[in-house]
Amino acid sequence: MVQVTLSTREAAAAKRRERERAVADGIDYGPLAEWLGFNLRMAQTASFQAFARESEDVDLRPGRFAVLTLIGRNPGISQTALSRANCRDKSTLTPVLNDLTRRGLINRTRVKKDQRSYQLTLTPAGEAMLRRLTACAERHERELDRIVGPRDRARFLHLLKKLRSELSAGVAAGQDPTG
Amino acid sequence: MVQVTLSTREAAAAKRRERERAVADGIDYGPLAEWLGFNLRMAQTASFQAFARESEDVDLRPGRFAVLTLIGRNPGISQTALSRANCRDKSTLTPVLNDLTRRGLINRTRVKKDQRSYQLTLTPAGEAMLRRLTACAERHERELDRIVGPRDRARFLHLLKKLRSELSAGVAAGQDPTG
DNA sequence: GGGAATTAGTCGGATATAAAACTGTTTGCA
DNA sequence: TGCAAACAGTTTTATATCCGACTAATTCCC
Repeated sequence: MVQVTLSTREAAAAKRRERERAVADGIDYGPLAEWLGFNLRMAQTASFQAFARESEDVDLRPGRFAVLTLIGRNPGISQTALSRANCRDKSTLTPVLNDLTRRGLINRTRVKKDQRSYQLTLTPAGEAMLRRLTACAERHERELDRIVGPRDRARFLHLLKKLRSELSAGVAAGQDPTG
Repeated sequence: MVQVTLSTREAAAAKRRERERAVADGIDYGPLAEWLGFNLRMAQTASFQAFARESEDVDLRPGRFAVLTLIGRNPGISQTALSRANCRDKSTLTPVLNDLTRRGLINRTRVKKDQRSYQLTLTPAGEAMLRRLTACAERHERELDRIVGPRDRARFLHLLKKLRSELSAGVAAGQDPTG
């Protein structure tokens, strides 16, 4: 009952034990087991966590990675265009870009022609950070490729893209309440 | 500049217009375009949003759906087992179950043998809610099936499950920082 | 039998996200 | 040309989520 705070290592070990039994327990998933939507969520969660582990010693949250890549590939992009490309609400981007600016990874410059919008570019430090994260992502992708296998990869990727494009087609599309 | 609050309808229309241009804009996705992890995230986001639209007139957030299904299929399940089955941290479940209890959709009964844990079951109202949400999910799944196509469905589902199981295999697995 | 370790659930602090409302700028059209 | 509509970005408010720490109950083992 007394429970002095566990050391970080002990706590991590306890958490690991708890989670290793995860899929065990003989749970009946019912229709969820055969539904694409549920399994898509599970796969995505697992993939994101694996990437987080892959990049845990880089000093930037993995969620920032797509943002940096998109800015790097599209220098001068506006915040709104970036939010659309990344499928996140533009209001979500404000604190993210504030943080990246504060860390000196990106520049936000006002556009002469249109004083409403910013042009986003990477700083040299941002480029360096992007290279480090890209290396992590490549390791992660090799792992995903290994699991999916070369024979099915192209088809699998095609179906993921098709889901994205056909599901958003012409519909309002509120953003992900993360469930 | 004056900008009196827009009507809900006008605001929704503006948001729709903004998002319909989403994938347009000629964005260069660079390596993201070919990476499974990024496309998995995009597809999952799109699927979740489509389900949210499908169930928008049901008075329950779509994220609650898996929880209800798992309780319905596994009456007497504990919170911890439920959190593992749903791939969410157990602390995430506390407010969710408080809410479901308050709405009279589930029962939490203390276990005689182990006074630490609860047994979760659906109430009749919970069963009814689950049936309504299941109907939405079935419509959503038919849409996903249409996009994926009958020829590839089994393979696609298999790969999603394989990703989940092999990525979590034996690893600590922190939960989704939602990025 | 009793203390140490483990487990079930909750709580507090932090981050990610979305929607709606807002400010300031630009555009379209009458 | 001038005003209404549209647009870019920010702020506010709310929810979902994780992690680490916590309380209380149980189990392990000497």
